[in-house]
Amino acid sequence: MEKHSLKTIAQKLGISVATVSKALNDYKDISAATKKKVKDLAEELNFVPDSVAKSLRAKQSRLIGFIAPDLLHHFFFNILSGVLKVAQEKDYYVIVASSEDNMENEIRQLHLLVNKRVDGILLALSDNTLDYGHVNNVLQNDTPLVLYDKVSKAVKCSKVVINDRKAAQMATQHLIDIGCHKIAEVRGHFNALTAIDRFIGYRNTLRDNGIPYKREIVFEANGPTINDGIAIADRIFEHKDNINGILCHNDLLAIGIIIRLNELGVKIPEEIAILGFSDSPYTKITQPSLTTIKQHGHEIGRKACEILIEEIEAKVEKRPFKLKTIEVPIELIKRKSTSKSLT
Amino acid sequence: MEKHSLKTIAQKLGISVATVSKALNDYKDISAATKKKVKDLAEELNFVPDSVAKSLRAKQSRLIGFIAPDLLHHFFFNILSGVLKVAQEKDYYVIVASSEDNMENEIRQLHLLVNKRVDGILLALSDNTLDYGHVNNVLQNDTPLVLYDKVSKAVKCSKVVINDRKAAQMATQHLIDIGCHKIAEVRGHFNALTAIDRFIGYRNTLRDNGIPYKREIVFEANGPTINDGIAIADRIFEHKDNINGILCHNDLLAIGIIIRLNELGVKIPEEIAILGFSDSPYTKITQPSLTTIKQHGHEIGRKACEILIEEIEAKVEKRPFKLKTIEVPIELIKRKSTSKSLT
DNA sequence: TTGTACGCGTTATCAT
DNA sequence: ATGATAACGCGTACAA
Repeated sequence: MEKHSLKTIAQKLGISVATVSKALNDYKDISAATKKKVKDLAEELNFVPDSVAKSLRAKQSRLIGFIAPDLLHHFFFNILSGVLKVAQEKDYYVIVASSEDNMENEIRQLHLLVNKRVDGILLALSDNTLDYGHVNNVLQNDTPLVLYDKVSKAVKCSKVVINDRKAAQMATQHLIDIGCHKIAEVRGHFNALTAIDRFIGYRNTLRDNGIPYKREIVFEANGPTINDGIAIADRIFEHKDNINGILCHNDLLAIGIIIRLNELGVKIPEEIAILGFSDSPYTKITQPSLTTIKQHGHEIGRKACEILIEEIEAKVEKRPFKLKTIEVPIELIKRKSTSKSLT
Repeated sequence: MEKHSLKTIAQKLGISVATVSKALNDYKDISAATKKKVKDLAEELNFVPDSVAKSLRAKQSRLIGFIAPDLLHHFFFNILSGVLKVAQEKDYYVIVASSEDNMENEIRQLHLLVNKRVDGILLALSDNTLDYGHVNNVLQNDTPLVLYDKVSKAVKCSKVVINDRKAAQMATQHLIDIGCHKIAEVRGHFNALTAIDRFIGYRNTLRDNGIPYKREIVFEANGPTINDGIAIADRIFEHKDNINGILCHNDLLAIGIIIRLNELGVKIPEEIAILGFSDSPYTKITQPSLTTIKQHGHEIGRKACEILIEEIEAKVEKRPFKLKTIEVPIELIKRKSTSKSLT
């Protein structure tokens, strides 16, 4: 089965390439008879137009670049699946790349995608990205770009986010409602806006409930893994008397903490209640199961991709497009790790 | 920042397009002086050659299509990360698509990728793929394709697999070695070669150890989820007296079984030992932690991508290429769910 | 109703 | 050392 082009069809039929092209695209000025002739032969030869040539002419690649900070967290898979869903519906292809949570790599991937002439880019900023020149370059280069999850105010583009402040507020309030008044926070470093917003939500909620904020029970993890959680748990254990609830920025950290506290004989949730972020599948398996803030990754992916495609198509049709920031709702999923009902 | 082409550079410099192209590509027959002139201006204008036009001429898109049966299993993420790694090194882009474990979708995705003129395709067959015409079409279409993980003998192409028979043999032998002689098997349906091979490994190992095979303790799960495992556990419980070890084809199923058996008060591993496949991150979290066969997804991805690119480049240089089948080693990871030492 | 001619941006070949 | 030309495959304004 060799590859055929308009030319081969034209030759076999003894007509011009232009006619073949028009026939296949149902131009009105082609007779029904030739249309049929052409289409039949195309069918028979299994002809498909060369999308590269098409892209060259149309100045559209139908390619979308998707950059994730890592491919380890379940969360980004959920997002990717949402992206693929929408892209497929709208007839776009998705190129996947990982920045490995590293700014240089982020820059490199962005360059590669722009050079590949993708029609648009979906990006979650790496936690180590502190300067946004490379992202703004892409925008100035007139390539539509949508930030998702990890965003920055220093970039003027559409964004899809979760309201981290509100999420942390819901989480903290939940802990307070079940009777915790000594609530520790476990988070990553402050580069990411996400971490800052959650911290603010946490702190404000304490304030609104008349609970003093105590710096000594806020812990900063080295990384987002189970082992980092285990390490933190030992430090929490030292402050055991000052803590009866933990707001943890990340499910994996929370799981590590649960594992270690179990080993140390601390009763969860009776002595210390704990709550995570992400609703990763792990949360159902831990002992006890983990209360968590669900972030609806699939939905984030869908929305981000939808907006991006809208923007791409607006650009093609030279319509103006106004930037949007969409907030995807979060959800508190209550499980056993916060199931005590103290008074 | 507008987009520039060779033409704009040529005009600004008052020289021909051909010269500009040659200068940028370091042709020997261009004077050092003009080379410098051209390169400086290109730099200044932030010129990047249009990869679409390049592809059109070179008949190479530098695009690789990656089709996974689903994007839920951690395993495929590992594979994807291996693929991305190699692709990046060799300067290829990866388009990701999911067949959703559904043959029609697999066909559709394959078509789309071929139409997009990808240079090659990485495919894991869906469990519901029973006929391979569509895959063979791709090969006849002269698009290099490598099957990974889920493969079929009915397709003549390079393959990257794990030796499922051997894996099941290792697993079964391990159960026997720790003293289990009543070993149940839990698997999915038999469409997938994988399931068949594991079954053969299981059965042969029983035979080699003089243990009779009993059909009534082989269970077929409806799907690969935790809930399916929970359902199976109830059936296992009915046969409790005839089972003291479980070979489970899938970590999620195993986790479901553990959860339910815990609830039913069955002691693991003392009364029943259990073992899974995949080394998903969950395995460290269950109570007890789960012994498993690690499949090195990252390595599968790397190898598959390497072979594919070799084949692509052989094709470009019109060298012959001989198909390979690579076996990625598996590993038995011992954890607490099989830690008894009976005699 | 059909065909001619050109352009998209690049590179290879052949003249100059 | 440089440039004119053609070609990759497609779509379209314009001419016939």
